[in-house]
Amino acid sequence: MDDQEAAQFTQHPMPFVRMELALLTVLDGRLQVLLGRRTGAPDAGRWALPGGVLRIDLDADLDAAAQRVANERLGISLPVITQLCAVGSQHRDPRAPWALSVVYRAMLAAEQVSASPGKRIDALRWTPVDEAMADVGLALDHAHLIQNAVTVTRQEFGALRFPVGFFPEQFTLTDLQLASEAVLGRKLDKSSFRRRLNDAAVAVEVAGAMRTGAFRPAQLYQLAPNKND
Amino acid sequence: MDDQEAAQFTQHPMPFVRMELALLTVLDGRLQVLLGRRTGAPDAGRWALPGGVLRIDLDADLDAAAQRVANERLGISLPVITQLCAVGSQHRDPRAPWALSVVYRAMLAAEQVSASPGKRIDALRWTPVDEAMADVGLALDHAHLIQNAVTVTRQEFGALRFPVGFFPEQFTLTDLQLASEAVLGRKLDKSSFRRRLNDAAVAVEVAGAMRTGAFRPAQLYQLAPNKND
DNA sequence: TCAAAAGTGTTTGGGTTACACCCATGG
DNA sequence: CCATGGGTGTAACCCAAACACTTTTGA
Repeated sequence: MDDQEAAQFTQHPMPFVRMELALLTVLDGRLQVLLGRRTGAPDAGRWALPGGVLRIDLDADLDAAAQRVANERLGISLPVITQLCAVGSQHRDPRAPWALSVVYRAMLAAEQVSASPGKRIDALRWTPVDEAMADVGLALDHAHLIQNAVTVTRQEFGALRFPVGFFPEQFTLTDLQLASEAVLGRKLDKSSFRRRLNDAAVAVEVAGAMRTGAFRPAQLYQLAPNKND
Repeated sequence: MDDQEAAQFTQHPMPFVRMELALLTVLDGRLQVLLGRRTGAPDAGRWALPGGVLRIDLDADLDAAAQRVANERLGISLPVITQLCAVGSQHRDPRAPWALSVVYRAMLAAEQVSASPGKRIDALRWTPVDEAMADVGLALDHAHLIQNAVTVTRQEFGALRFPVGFFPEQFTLTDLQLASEAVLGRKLDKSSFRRRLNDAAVAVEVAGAMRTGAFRPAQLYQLAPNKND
């Protein structure tokens, strides 16, 4: 083993490493982000993205760490997670001289988050992303992280790459369109939208499955597997 | 301060945090990546991306850490750096039970890297990216990281977002096109390429500055400032 | 006079938007 | 019957690719 690097590892302190979760959903026709109110320092009482400490004794890798944090804080497991970025600097977090956060994004149905908060969070709420990003009261640099998550998500929906796990097992094409409109923040043309869906083959219809309602029943679809780039 | 989190910070060990650099250039008409041969463990004698340990006593933030590593290892300062991702898991690096790497990409002119390697590297070489990505002998998961860097870089050049600092102060439009062709790996149509350049206003001509050569002199250009999205 | 540099022009096609329609269906 | 679901058709537009061509210029 390289003695000098080994020495560095043992001699030099490592940063305080945390995971932060930007969890998005569509609620009331708007793109919203999950915020929790912190009970402890730093920024006690302020709203922030849910997060937790990386535990090298518990987490096999970064993805697993994000999942564990979601479980401990919110009692849920996330369908598909996407790493957004890592941010780190000195004085970022008063708990440590140097703090590094790895930020993940996931989209999920609002119902999956129970109202009962977990450890170190006394309240949870969905907040429309435009309000959250304008909120100067957000802890740390979380407003920028939300901005990042929103941008990525808009690009995905715009390219018809829908995050698996956000939509229920079966859904109608109108569901897809309404969600896309909420995420993108603008109306879409039904005809064009469906043509694009068809060309990209993102959804396959479930034979015979219909959603009945007040009017004509709607064909149910599933997401086609792996339209990877 | 939150006692439980403070306890976690002091009680739980933190991962071994490193910075890795994916440095790209265009050489011999091909996109190439800088690899160094390791002198120490792990993977002594194998080629890998240059990197170094994050030093919380020296680095103000992640960007500064990447710059310091470039300076110590290669004796250069990088013009523009882009964070690609963070990777981390247990058993990733034999020097520590849990290793986390933050990966940065930069593009620079090949001449900026002197042949004389720095600490813990006994040789440096530019390697065409397609060969590097196919090389199973690369240390750790560096082949995947290179793949990631190449993808991002191709997208940038394809969208005419040229990394500042890669091109010299002044350049010709043919320079731009040749570099783009090398990065993208395919020929481009001069007429279309220049129309796009013009529409996007990415380059402004330097009045009166010409590159003289064997034939008709070529107009020199500079990158237009900040075509940010 | 040669060949690179620069510029002009047209055609073609893909992809998307916008808009106007059509029919089907269950309550 | 009516509002929703599902679909057709089409003109317009933007963007980029492809191709052909002319002019300029220094050695």
